[in-house]
Amino acid sequence: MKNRTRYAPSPTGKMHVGNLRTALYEFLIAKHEGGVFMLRIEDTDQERFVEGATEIIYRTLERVGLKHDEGPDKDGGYGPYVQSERMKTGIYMKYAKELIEKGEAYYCFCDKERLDSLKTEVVEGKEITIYDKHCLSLSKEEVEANLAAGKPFVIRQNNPREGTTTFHDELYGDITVENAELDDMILIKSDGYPTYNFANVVDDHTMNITHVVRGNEYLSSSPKYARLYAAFGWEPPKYVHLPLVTDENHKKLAKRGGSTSFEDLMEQGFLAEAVVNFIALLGWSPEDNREIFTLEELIEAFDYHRISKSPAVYDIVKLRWMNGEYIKAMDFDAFYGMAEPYLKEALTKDFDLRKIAAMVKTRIEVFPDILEMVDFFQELPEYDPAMYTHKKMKTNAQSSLEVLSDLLPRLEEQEDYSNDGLYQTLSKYVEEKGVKNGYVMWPVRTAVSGKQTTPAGATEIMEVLGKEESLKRIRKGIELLRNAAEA
RNA sequence: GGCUCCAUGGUCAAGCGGUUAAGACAUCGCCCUUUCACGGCGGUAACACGGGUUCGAUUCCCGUUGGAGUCACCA
Repeated sequence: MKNRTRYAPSPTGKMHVGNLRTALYEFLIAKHEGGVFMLRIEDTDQERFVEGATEIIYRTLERVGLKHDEGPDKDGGYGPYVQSERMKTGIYMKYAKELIEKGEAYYCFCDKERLDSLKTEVVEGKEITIYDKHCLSLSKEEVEANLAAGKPFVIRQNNPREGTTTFHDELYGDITVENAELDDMILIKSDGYPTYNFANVVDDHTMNITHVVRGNEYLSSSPKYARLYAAFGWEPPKYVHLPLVTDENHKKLAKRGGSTSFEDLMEQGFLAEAVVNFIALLGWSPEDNREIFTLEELIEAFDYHRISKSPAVYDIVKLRWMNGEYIKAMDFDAFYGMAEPYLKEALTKDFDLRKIAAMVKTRIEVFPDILEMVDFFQELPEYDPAMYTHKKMKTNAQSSLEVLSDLLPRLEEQEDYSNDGLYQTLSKYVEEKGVKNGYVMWPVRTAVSGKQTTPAGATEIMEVLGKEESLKRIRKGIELLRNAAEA
């Protein structure tokens, strides 16, 4: 059978890069073998459900191209499987009762008070509860009576107290735990909804899922899943537990966290393709040293056996670098389409925006970088005349004043304000003086930009600025330098 | 605290008994076409510790330490 995987998120908030990576790996494992990828919304927790969270999941998966190819018919395509919908068919209750009949599960009528009395504080206010199987000893008649009386109940898994349970993970190998560690977890909640743990197993089995891919945080509850499969007599799927994606403090990413949500990244000017590429490499590496991959190329190269076992810190600095690589590789028109809003925001005067866009394309990492990079075109910023002093260029206030003063009349006379024309004028002066380029270029660029770093050279900037504005800025520079000299 | 997992530079990572221990980001330095930047070149920087096994361990085993995850009518 071809691989069948599913991404099974619960709609409880934003989708962060760790969530997305799980979805991506599920998708890749299926597609690498030409298999089937599904989407299943696990919305069995009515309290934590967040309005709009399901839409975020759809939008995100669509945006990055993780298209599911099976599910209930919807608008001529496939909708996702939704557990709250599936529940209406009674499927989860049916299987729970099957387990009760087998003696692998039982009704529990314990109320909150009794459960609270079972709590033990272990450390620093941390409490744990281990259910004492109290209701397992209820006779059939007592159970019937409670049910008939409409007493609220849950259904619990009946785990053995002795022996051990072993399950196999594709990455971590065999993991064995003492059965005494296994709590009788709840399968059906008192509101009639199945718990995640139970619905997940029932669905994965009935949907013929071959690879269960999920975060490492489920590793410790996996033995309970193994018992469930054994109780049903079902063959368990292959488990692929993924190493955690963590923040810079090495802590698990949270859905509420700041800069890790996919949609936030989009707003910050990242490209979806770059984000996908980046997270693919968080916990997985190809056989060669390649780092830049399209989704198609990932499908081709992805071998899940090469997934790492140790957690990965999500480093936004490297993501920024990768995004910059994607921007550099973009077709100019496509780039311009995305850059234009930022250019227009920063520059309201009449500039040749396409020319400026070309300057900036190879130098930004995310689109909003444009704002600060081009703002000086709009208006000359206040700057410290100390900027004219540059050790390597061998320039200082005095030399800069001299250069600018010498150049001013020539630039006033000059009609040709093209980059080439201006460059000729400046190099001629450089030649006359017998100095290095930088000796002249540095003060000129400083005067026309007022900035330490710019997206272009002095004459390119002047070409964009035009004669009038360029001269104005050079005169301003001369004035600043004179004042500084007097002070 | 119990249980489970993990352990190569600041970060992502290759390595799967014998290597000068790759590569990328970041950082630092040098070079360069119109200087800063962009680009090119180069440098600094790692096998957590202690025992085994072995002719030989980063690699295999055990322990220690460290980190993380988990212990709900949440997923």
